[in-house]
Amino acid sequence: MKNFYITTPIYYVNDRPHIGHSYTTIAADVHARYHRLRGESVLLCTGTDEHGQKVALSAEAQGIQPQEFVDEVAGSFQQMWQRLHIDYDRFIRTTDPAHMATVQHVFSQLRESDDIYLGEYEGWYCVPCETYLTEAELTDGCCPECERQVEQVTEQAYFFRTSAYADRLIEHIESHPQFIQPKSRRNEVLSFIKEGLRDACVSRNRMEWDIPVPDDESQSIYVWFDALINYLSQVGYPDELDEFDKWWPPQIQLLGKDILTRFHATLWPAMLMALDLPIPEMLFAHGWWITDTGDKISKSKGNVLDPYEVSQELAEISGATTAVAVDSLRYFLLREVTFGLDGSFSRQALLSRFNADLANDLGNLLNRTLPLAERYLNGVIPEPGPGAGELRDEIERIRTQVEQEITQSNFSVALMGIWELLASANKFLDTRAPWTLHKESKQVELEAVLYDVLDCIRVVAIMIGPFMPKVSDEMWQQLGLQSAGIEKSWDDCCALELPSGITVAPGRPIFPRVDIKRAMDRLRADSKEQPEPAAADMISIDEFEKVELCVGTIVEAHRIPGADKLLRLVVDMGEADTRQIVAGIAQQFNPRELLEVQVVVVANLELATIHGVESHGMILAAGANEPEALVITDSKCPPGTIIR
RNA sequence: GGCGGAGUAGCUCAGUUGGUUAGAGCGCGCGGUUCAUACCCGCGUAGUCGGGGGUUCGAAUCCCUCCUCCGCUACCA
Repeated sequence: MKNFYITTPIYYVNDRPHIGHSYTTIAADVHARYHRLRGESVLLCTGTDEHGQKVALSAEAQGIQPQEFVDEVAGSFQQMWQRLHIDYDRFIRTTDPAHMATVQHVFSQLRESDDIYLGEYEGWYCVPCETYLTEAELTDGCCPECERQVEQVTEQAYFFRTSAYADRLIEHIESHPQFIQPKSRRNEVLSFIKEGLRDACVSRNRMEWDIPVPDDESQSIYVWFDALINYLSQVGYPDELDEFDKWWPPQIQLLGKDILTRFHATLWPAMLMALDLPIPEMLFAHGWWITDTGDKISKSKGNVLDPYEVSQELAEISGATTAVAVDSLRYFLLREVTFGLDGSFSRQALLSRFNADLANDLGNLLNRTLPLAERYLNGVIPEPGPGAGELRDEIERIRTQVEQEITQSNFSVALMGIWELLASANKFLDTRAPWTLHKESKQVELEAVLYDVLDCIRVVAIMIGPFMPKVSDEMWQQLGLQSAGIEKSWDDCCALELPSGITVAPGRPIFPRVDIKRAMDRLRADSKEQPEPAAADMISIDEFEKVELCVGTIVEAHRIPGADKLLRLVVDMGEADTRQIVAGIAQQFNPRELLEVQVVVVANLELATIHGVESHGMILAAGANEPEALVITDSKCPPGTIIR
């Protein structure tokens, strides 16, 4: 039996499950269900990424323990997947002891093989200038500013030798055209690698809520290193070798385009090369959903969509069951947009697909055929008879197409194919007009025609199963196949496999048609009743207060060798030590004229390293692109004065 | 700044290695039908294939150039 192993990324628990996570996971579920229908042994893995300082801080903000916090969020992901009919096999959490052991094992092993080494983050330090310098910045081994001797600093961290694998990565990507999909992403990755890879720093100063580096209590393992290894620990690496050998490597790893280049397409395969393990067969990076006004859907914009809420809203508007509405959303997400490209989400588009594709084409076909069977055949599926099988070629053609397209993750094209088959069935019914045959008492022909259409609906029910599992079940039920105990199998996607003698069981329309105009009016009215507090671009006073602005006095200003736009400023902010800040103002301002100037500093901006120099803040300047004027105080203030 | 992708009917998009009148779905218009969820079936509508130039017997498809949008990347913190 063939084995099929597919993964989604594990989702960071700092966020609630939204449409982006759901999109990836639904797509993975489609693959998994398809392969199960083919009788293969399938492993679909997903999970949550639960380490990192952000998690600890979020927990603290809610006044609960980190463990309590991650349990809660991991639970909300599991609940969402259940609600969206996602039939995953394993749900891994990076706080699982087994996973943590695997991460430490891998770390130790790579350290032993010298793929991970202890290095210095900054390299060189000029004491008088208080500056960290990289090898490339030194002039004759001395500080480029003061030309004095520099010292090597011993701020240690662990590095993974990504750079050592650059050539092998390029070779692998070029010789495996299927490895990175879609093709445009593959080009991006190649050019990224060819520009030169830097070794990845895979440890951080020890934090409580992290995995410690083995035998080094001062360091924690970097969350990305931790997270990527989930794909290995899911399948029992390194201890359960039988299990591991059964599944490794994954056939498909699905992910969003944002985490392809730096992590899944470089660090990850390089780690596997270092471990001497086979590389996954395919990484597929899909696009993002944006709103119909073109905005990215994000937490900060407050336009995050909860897919279950959207489904419930659709259920309410249409009168469909929640299960059918969920499947309709699944259909929409995979049909509306080419997998790999960005797509825009709107209620209008969802309702339009619901009516045009689901209610009119699919639902109506079922709903016109079953009553015919009841009326003319007493609801009993007849023998195919000699005239039956007229849709055989069409079924055969579509089946082949759908198989190819699903394998290539071309879900929208696969669905278009199934809808071609539906159109053929609708047309066939019209052309052969069983109601006329009945009037003319052509019973044999009548039975053949109805048999063919019912048979075709059966095939469609199987083929949409991966996309809309509950709708598929409902169709199976109405065809009477459920009660007859017939199992669905992809192999039965061919003509004349419908067993005769079964009694059909028509139900209420699965997809009740929506009056889109009225529905949209209602939705608009609803959204007026509870006015969204904010035009998406506005922020609250609370959000503003997160930004810490202070007065700072520039006490030193230096050019940075090799960087013609940057100045390295040393700023007195009334703190025990001065701060080093990098600013992109070298083309507008001379270092000398900046001395003693009091500027506005964003004090709580996270650390950034620009051109190899650390920057502990940002100074404010006017000008959208180029800095035109510095924001300064109009009279002398003590350094560190709060601005608000 | 560098690299890459895209600009095709009102809307969303297909268009393989250049080859006869440029396609689909939705929408819209007309007709048919009545088994069905005002559905289904048929017919039709429209596009100087981003602008300009070039190669060719022939280009949406190849080359050059310009414009617009997007992605990645970089000395925008």
